[in-house]
Amino acid sequence: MSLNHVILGLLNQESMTGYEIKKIIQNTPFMHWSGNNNQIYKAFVELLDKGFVTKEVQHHEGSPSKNIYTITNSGINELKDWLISDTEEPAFKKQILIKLAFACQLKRSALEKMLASYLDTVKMQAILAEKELDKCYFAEKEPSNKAKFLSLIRENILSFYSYELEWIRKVQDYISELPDDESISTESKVLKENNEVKSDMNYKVIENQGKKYIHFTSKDPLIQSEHDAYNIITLCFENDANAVLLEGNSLSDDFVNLKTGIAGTVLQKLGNYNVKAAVILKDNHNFTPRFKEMALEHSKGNSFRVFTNMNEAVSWLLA
Amino acid sequence: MSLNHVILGLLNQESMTGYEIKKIIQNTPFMHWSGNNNQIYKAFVELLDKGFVTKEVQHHEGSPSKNIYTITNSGINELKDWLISDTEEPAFKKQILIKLAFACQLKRSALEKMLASYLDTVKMQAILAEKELDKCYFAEKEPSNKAKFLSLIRENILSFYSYELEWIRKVQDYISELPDDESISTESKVLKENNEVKSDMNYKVIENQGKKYIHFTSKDPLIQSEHDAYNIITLCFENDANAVLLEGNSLSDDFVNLKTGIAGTVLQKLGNYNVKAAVILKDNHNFTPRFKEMALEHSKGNSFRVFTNMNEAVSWLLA
DNA sequence: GAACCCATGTAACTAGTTACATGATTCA
DNA sequence: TGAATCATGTAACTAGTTACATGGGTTC
Repeated sequence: MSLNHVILGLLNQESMTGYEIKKIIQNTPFMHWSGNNNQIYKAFVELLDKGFVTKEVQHHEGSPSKNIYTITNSGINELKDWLISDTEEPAFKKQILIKLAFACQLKRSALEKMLASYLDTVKMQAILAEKELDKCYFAEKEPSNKAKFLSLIRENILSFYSYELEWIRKVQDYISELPDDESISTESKVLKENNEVKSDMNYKVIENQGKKYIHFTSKDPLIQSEHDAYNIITLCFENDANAVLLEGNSLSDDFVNLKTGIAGTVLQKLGNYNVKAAVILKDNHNFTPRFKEMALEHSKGNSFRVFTNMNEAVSWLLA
Repeated sequence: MSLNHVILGLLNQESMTGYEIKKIIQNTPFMHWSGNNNQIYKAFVELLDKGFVTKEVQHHEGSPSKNIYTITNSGINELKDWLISDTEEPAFKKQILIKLAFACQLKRSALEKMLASYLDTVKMQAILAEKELDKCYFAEKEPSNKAKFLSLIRENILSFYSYELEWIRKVQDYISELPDDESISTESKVLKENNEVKSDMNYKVIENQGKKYIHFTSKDPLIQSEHDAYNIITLCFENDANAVLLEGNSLSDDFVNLKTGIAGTVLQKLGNYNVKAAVILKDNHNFTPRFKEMALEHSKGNSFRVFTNMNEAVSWLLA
């Protein structure tokens, strides 16, 4: 487990608390640990035990005393030994490849759905990774050796995703040439259209009190499928916003109809990516009681809420 | 954990024993499990419990009764549900990126060594993956949908490695332009030369009784560094051989001198990649007693042995 | 007062690995 | 005789995750 050495590497740059280390690991996309407490605090026990770090307890008048860890000379040696030791082989985990190996079982339409949704996920992952890299601990403003190394790392990671995207499109091309299965052939065409970035998504990016939100003004039904959730999230990421304002009539009938399950999935996706959504309901709108129930249910959380008043909605979004 | 679903996927193609499943998982490079018994036999307990598979015990007169597992209808449904469910995001683990982030700590020569050895490892991994893909369970001879899917999978995997190799060379180029550190500047030049494929490695591929071995005939000292081990292993892979015959004078002084540690590392590398090595010692050769001791030590294993007689060496290699 | 960040820590769990035990068969 | 492959299984372990507990400070 190289986590211990990563901690030494970070401490070698400056002394830190466990919490800071944890945050760095969580926000660095090439460190493949979740950065959970258990592992990190356990690691410190071991590092102290072996004499690679020392701990200085800083009591504050309040009370949550900080433990500031500092690397020792023997820790620095250990770090250097690790750095020059054999490097682990690169490895990947791609469930999609396993699924594809079994994919002859599936109908063409199912395959198309699978690929389309995978494409969405990877796109978003790529955007997220890029953002994280830009603001991660190792990012440097001024050009230097360190900055150059980070840019090499960045190139490696972004290529991983961009190759995956390219490959997905290749697979999609192949699948689209397969003979139709028994399902209605138009279904797949709809999917293909959906797959293109919606150019008719009317929206405005609004900045208010230093915070941004995206106001969707389209008169056409906006959220028709899971894919639209990805479109919205991607737009948010691209515009550095994490909140959206939807008008009641933007929601498609399928969305409002709970049986399709779209509402649930979409709200979950938005929540996953930490995007707040406010819906403005004009009084004349009458949704089904079950939808209203669900809206109320979600209102308990902090990521989706229904409003009748625009100002309320905006101030909640910016909160 | 999708291992259970992978097992269902395999059983959906044909009924099998646990051992067969295990072998398939171990030999399929895009299945990222080690394929250890514990996990697989535990998985069957769960699959039986949930009614996704049935077990037929085949008693043989001898005794090691086989358990042949067959997928049930409910298992097929479970498999299909999994196939159309959201696909996990692709993920990678690259220790090299973490090390590089801390790399400003290192001297240029150390960085060069690190990259050169990583390049070797990845090269070999790529060759191995390609071989495994060719002979894996999913490989089909005749063109078909299944074959096309496998070729898409293959493309994805091989690109992963070939991009990594390309990237390593880019990093090496950058590092080579860094100012020299205090270490002797010629050292790095030696490394660069080593890095090129040795064109003066004289060898013959000899096939005997359907088995192949590679006979190194070079009069120049052959094994000077760890890197040469990789060269030898790569040659073996490329020629589908897993045994090499070395002449005593092929071994460099550094190799024979145990203090450098090269002999140990090289023999370990050869063993790791399952390459048998026989050394022919002419009587007039006098190695240090310590080398002879180590040779004897290794002779207990089945991957390295010293001979004085050519015929003995060859018959051991082919055994 | 609710929710969220800082900061430390633990308990319980899942996933995955190595190594061992057994026994028969086959091949040199 | 010894080693390799087939075949099943278990024990002990490492790595890593989620979820919880505590408690202060800040912000709406």
